[in-house]
Amino acid sequence: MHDIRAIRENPAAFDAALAKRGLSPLSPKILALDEARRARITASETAQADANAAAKQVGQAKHKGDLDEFERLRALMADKKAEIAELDAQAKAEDEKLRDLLLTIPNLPHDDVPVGKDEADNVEIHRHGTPPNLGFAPKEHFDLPAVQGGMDFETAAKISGSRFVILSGGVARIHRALAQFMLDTHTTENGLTEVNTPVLVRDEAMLGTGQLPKFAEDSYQTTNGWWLIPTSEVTLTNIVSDTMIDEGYLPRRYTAHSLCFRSEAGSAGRDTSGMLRQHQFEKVEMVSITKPEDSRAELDRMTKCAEGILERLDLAYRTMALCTGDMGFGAQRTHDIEVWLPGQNTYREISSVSVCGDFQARRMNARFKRDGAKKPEFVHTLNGSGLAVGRCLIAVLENGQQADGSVKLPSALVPYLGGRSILTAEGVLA
RNA sequence: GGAGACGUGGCCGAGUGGUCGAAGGCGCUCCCCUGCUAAGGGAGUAGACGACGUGAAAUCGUCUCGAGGGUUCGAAUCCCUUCGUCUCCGCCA
Repeated sequence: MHDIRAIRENPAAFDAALAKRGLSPLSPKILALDEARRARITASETAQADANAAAKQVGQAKHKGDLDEFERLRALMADKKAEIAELDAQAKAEDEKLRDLLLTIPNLPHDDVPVGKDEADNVEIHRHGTPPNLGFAPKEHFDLPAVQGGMDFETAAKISGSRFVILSGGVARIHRALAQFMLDTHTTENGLTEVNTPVLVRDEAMLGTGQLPKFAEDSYQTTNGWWLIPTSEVTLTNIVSDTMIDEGYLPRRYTAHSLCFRSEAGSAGRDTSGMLRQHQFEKVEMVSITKPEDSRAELDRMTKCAEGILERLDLAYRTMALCTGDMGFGAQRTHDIEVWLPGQNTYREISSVSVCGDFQARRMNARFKRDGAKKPEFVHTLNGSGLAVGRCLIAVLENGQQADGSVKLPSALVPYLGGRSILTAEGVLA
């Protein structure tokens, strides 16, 4: 949600920022609506002020017994009332029109975001590790002998349809261990607070973080109106919706392990094999609420938290600064972390970390007050995956594959696997 | 699912038709006293929007007592609808 005042003050800058995202200028339309709306408000308030003045006199007139004056004022008030009703109805309609428009406009990119059209223009800002030299032709995760029995797409399809999977045995255990490992790392070493949230939410929550109104088709909705969260960014960020936070309480840093649900509308035919792209998956999410001046540094901190997980798992990755054309709706700047997948012989996204500025805070009315200050300000919000558990499982399996069909597991995971460090070719932890 | 209660400013909490944007308390800000682990005294302290102005402010106006609608000259206060919260019973992981 954009600040109409900011647009009013500098429409050129607003349009220029939108242009970086490949959008045509919107300020003329916005300002026209805004002016119409304000003129209507002024007219309505003037009429209201007249009516209020009359209301004060009417009681006195009746008290004095001045019936002519009483009737004159009553008539005046009736006129004003009708006038106000009409003006208000128009103002309300114009206001909603403006709000609806503002709600569908994406966030403005930070100045330090590379300008570009699509994925090809993203800029690598960091790289860690080197793809393992396996000495044989690597397989994709779902073709690994060690995984065959533990990752069952056919049975899942029978029960639920495509883009679902059933994990079992050692594979299921590794998946669970990954989530535990991530949560423990974030809470004990990165200073995040563990949170467990609902996965069913109301419209307002989805509106607050920006999934609604524009991207309804990407999420699932229950028959009685709840939405299934596409990420716990929705619930974690909305913790501070409609609140006034004391300055000393910032920053707040949350992490949660949750199920995520995505319809993957529009991605038919993409990543159809394996568990890279599912309708239901698990993710450990990070969310930070900060003061405005701290949010940009927080983005780098959060990026490091996500990268740290991969480093401990001995996985090679690179970090990309998304270009203006590739960023998500609510982001001012986004870092995608891509992990090396030997089976695909490429880097694939495993985390996306974004700073949203006050974009979401405006939508959900999340504010804070500085010590001694009179006016509240909107907080800044950030979110990032830390990490996508299913994709991390893929990475661990593919990177650890060995010539004999077994998978060597990262040492950081061993304590979470009862001391076992190998998934044998038969799919057993050993 | 059945029965009932409640929804007020950053927080708690008064307030059942007008003089209430709203007592009191807490918290916070400033000042005084004291003097230094504490306490006492005084003053101030809601938000949104609009106008003016534009570095912030000040000023004026409108709206807001969960939301929407109604009654009334006039509503936080009465009526209706709706959303939310809580309690008890039932059911249940």
